Amino acid sequence: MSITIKDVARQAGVSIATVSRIVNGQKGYGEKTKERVLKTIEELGYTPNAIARGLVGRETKSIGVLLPKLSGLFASKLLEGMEETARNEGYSLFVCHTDSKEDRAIQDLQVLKEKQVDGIIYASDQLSESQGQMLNSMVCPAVFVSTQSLTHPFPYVKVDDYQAACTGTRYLIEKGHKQIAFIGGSLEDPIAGKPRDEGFRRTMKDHHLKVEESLTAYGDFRFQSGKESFKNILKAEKPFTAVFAVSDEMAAGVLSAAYEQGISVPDDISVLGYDNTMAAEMAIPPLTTMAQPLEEMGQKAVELILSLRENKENINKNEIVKHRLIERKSVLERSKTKGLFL
Amino acid sequence: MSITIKDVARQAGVSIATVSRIVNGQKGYGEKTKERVLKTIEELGYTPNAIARGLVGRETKSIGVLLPKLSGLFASKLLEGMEETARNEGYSLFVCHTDSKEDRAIQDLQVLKEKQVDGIIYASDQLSESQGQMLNSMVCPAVFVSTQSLTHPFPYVKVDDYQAACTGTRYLIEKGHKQIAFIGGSLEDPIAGKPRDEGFRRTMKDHHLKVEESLTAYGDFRFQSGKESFKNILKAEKPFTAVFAVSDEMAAGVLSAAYEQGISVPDDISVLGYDNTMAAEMAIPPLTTMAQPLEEMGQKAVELILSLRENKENINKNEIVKHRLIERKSVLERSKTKGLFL
DNA sequence: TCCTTTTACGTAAACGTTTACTCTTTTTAA
DNA sequence: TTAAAAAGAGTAAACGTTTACGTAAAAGGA
Repeated sequence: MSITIKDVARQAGVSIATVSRIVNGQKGYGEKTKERVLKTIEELGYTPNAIARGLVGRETKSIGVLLPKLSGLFASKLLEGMEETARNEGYSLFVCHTDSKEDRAIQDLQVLKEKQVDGIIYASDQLSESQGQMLNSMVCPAVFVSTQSLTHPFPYVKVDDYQAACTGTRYLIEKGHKQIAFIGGSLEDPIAGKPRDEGFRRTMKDHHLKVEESLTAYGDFRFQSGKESFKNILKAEKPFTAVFAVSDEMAAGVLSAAYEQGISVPDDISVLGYDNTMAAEMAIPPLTTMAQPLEEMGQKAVELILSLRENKENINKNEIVKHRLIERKSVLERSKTKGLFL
Repeated sequence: MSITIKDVARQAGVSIATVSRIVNGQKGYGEKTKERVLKTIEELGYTPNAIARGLVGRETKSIGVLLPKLSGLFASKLLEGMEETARNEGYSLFVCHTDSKEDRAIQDLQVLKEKQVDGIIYASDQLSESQGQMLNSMVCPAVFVSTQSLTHPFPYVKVDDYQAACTGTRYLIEKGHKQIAFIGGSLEDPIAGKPRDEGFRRTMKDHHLKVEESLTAYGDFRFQSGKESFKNILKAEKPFTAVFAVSDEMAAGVLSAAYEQGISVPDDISVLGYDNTMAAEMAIPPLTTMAQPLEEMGQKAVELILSLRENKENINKNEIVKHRLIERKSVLERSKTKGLFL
């Protein structure tokens, strides 16, 4: 069907080896030959076949990405960072939506293995035991982004969630808040759930503040769960002046629930988010939030993959990226907010 | 390095042809041989090499997707629909972020061609002349989703934007609104920009309503442009009671600008969005919006690709999917809204 | 000048599959 | 029983590259 290197070779009256060398910018041919071949390539509209290349060269210039959720601002921002870097390095991205389902992820890993990807990026989800085993059995490097695994020590790039939660909580406290509600991720999640909870509790304790259990709730980082969590917190009718939700989507959920109940943010209560996705920008009021540098993380993840491909020796390639508090409009000083159930 | 079909064959004492047949579920071997080979495969942990398969079978089970923007709810919802269907059919997705840049898209197309994808999905952006030529020169089928091209008639799946804009406008009019502001996409965009504008104007005219030009503005479908467009509209100080923004992100932008100006939605003005992404759900108030069935569109797009691969003959494969108005809280009847500058 | 090195190529093997042909052996049908 | 058909298996070519190796001619050095 399509034009191959053989066609070019025949047409230009040279061997395929010469064409190959010219195409790949190696040396071993004269200037005139080069021009003739290049012209033939142009005329015939020859495009090298990356599949054939991949077979002999044993690299495919493609990277597999596993994401629990594709829709959602978190994933897309991460993905954008990866795409940009991958593209610049000549790589393409296979993106897979695991939906946090064990079997889907396994299937994805299997497919990526068959497709001989040069690396795998496992993003923002917990790794199960069997997934870890699959990852280990792969010949290509794997890295985590915005997650990690205690049992399977692949390199990761993430923020220090514990510290970030501390920073966020401290920020609220410094603004004068003492009665703070908390909406976390699942405590069963040892990576993104537990540490943020611990950071929150630790910081409260360090400031001799009590965390009222009925002011805590745990969701799945998504909008709806934030909304419901906040409604539950409201039911307790315990006094509070601020709420820390550990994802912007959940924070948007509290904004939404608050709006339904006629509670004003930030006049009645302050709300602090986490992630700094577009949800934070678009929210009303715009969310003050603990930023994760998601594009940068995506970028670092593919850079990490690439560097692992070169130096097989790679102890301690982990990257802790810096979190940063972005002030917008959803948090006010204690003195300026009314509070609820006081 | 890794285990190949040869290793399996040798170990099991059969030829590679037999292993191949067994792996691919063809026939031509005995039950006992099959079991022995399967056991060997298990023991050795053999995984077929899709690259080699792709070379001989001339299909790669992968599809390239070109999106102007990865971050953003629109793209991610579309992508989720595609991924689901692709996965079920055994395909993987290469996703590319063109950023609406001519050269990036060309580069992407080139790479996808080299990687021998089985199909290309071009999403939600205008096709340039040279991109169209590249698409034509590809051996694999290409389809549009949420866009189309007048000069390059590839099959597409999209809503009828003109009709959808009509429906949206009519909805507002039926609610009693007469002075309606409009925030459209670029009029230079003959696919997603112009038709919505025309639908709006036509419907206004059909109802003997005047469109006040200073109440119209044109953005790029993104949040910021919606925000700025609305601020410009405000500057005109012309009376209006509702605004129709042709993307949820832009509608969220008007919500945001309105909030900043102390304008209440929906008490002062009604706002109608377009797309029905999560932005509409999360907005405050939740947006009434013209829904595009994005997952379904993603699904249809890959189905279309797949069907094009079988029947080479494919006249009129276009799919117009149904738009639908989703009522939430951002539009009120005229009698219940105060309006601005009256 | 002659020998050595470099340059400019061509040949052919390899990469891991699938598949069209073979060739036996077994089963089926008459 | 026997011819025909089916089943079970192997051989080898092909897919489109890259690359190690070989070789002849050109260039360089003394």
